[in-house]
Amino acid sequence: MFHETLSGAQTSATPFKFALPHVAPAPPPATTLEARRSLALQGAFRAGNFRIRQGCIALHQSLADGRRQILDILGPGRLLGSDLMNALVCSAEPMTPTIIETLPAGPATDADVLLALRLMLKRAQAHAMLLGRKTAAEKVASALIDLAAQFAGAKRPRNERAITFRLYLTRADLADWLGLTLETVSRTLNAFKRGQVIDFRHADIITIKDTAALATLAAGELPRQMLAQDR
Amino acid sequence: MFHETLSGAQTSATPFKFALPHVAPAPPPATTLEARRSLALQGAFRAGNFRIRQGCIALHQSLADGRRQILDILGPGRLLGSDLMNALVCSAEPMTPTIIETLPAGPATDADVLLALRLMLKRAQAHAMLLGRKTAAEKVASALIDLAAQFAGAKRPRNERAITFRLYLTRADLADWLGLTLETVSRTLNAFKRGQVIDFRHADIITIKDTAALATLAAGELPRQMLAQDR
DNA sequence: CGTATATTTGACAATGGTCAACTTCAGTGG
DNA sequence: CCACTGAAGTTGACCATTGTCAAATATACG
Repeated sequence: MFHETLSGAQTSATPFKFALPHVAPAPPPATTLEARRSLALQGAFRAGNFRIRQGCIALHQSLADGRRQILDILGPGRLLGSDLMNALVCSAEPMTPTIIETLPAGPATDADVLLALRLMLKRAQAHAMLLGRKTAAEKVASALIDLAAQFAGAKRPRNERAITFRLYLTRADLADWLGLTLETVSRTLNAFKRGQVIDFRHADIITIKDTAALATLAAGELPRQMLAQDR
Repeated sequence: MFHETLSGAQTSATPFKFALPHVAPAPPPATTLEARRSLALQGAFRAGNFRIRQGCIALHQSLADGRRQILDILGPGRLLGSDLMNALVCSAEPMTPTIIETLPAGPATDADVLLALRLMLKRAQAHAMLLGRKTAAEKVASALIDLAAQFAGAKRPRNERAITFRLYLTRADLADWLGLTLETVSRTLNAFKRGQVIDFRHADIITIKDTAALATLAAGELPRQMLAQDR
């Protein structure tokens, strides 16, 4: 999940690099999505493909009795849209006001969509590993690392060891992502805080004070045999 | 475009030939994979795309300490190969001698691969729901339904209510797929047996006696709200 | 047969869930 | 400026589902 969250081609820093269409690029129309208004993917995103410019979107599924599972958390640079989601049975919910830009139809976008699809699958598989085989502490540590990679962005000062990021998810959201209860998430977060691994004054501004310790907690990294390559 | 197969990544007895047909596609050559010999996906399947004709393949990942998670179980008709797995960090293991056929390069295969990619993602998301939010009994019931759909095939007599299929997975494999222990899987399976929902005389030949009851146990199906909707 | 592996079953423990009370904080209106 | 309200978060006590450990039994294979 946390190994290269944004694979090569798409980083939030360079969102426009690949738009070299044959015609003059119209300025990509940006839309702001309202926070916490869930969008059924079959509907809203039928219309095309989009890239998140700013904000945070959760993909989730629910069972008939209300149990909910968040499938992925998407930050700046990630794609969503019809070509990506057509087959899926889930909803997308912006966790904060979120700006998305429409991608033009064309081969460049098709290639990006294919990459995004592969990234989704790779993350889904890391998520399965997390859900099926990690302990609560490992889950929370893994989640923090993933979120830091997606949301700390360029704000990270070069000389600082600590990484701070805005946590767009509530404790309940984290629980639904990690297959836990919100109480367990809260307890684990506060245990990390007491252990000086992270810090937070407000519930939604998280500082990772000890990256190495957090990585150790996330533990159970894949054996090096597998880490060698990508692509 | 294709990267060279990394030497060492695969074991010696891999029965693949890597010759790419530049011209007329020969009739799809079929290969039989040896059971229980795990294939690193970075190696063996870099060479092309394949369709499972007969047998069963598990995709799995392992953590450094040995904890294992099976990500998907692939039966006849499912695809695997370079275009599908390139980005993934996992291994493929035939659970039984498995026959795969090579797919010719071309637009038809590209389309099939895209479909297969979407199917993988859809299944990964259903799997996340299962791992994160279902109980042991629900997990096992869901697994049996999935396996019956993939492996009971045409063998199901039209007039029979019961569905019988070969279970290529051991109890430990099921546990690694469902995020449980083998003991819990065994207990749950035997509870279903005592409850007349399933039956088995040999551990690997499963008969579903009461499909409706099993579906109820798998429970927590997606709410109909999601099954048909727009806008 | 005899050995190795898979499966079943039991007793017990622990991780994480449930229930409940309390705190904090942001927003609202007197 | 300050109660009042509701939502989110924290924390404790208790408990259940599932995991752990161990032993017995079944099954497959030379």
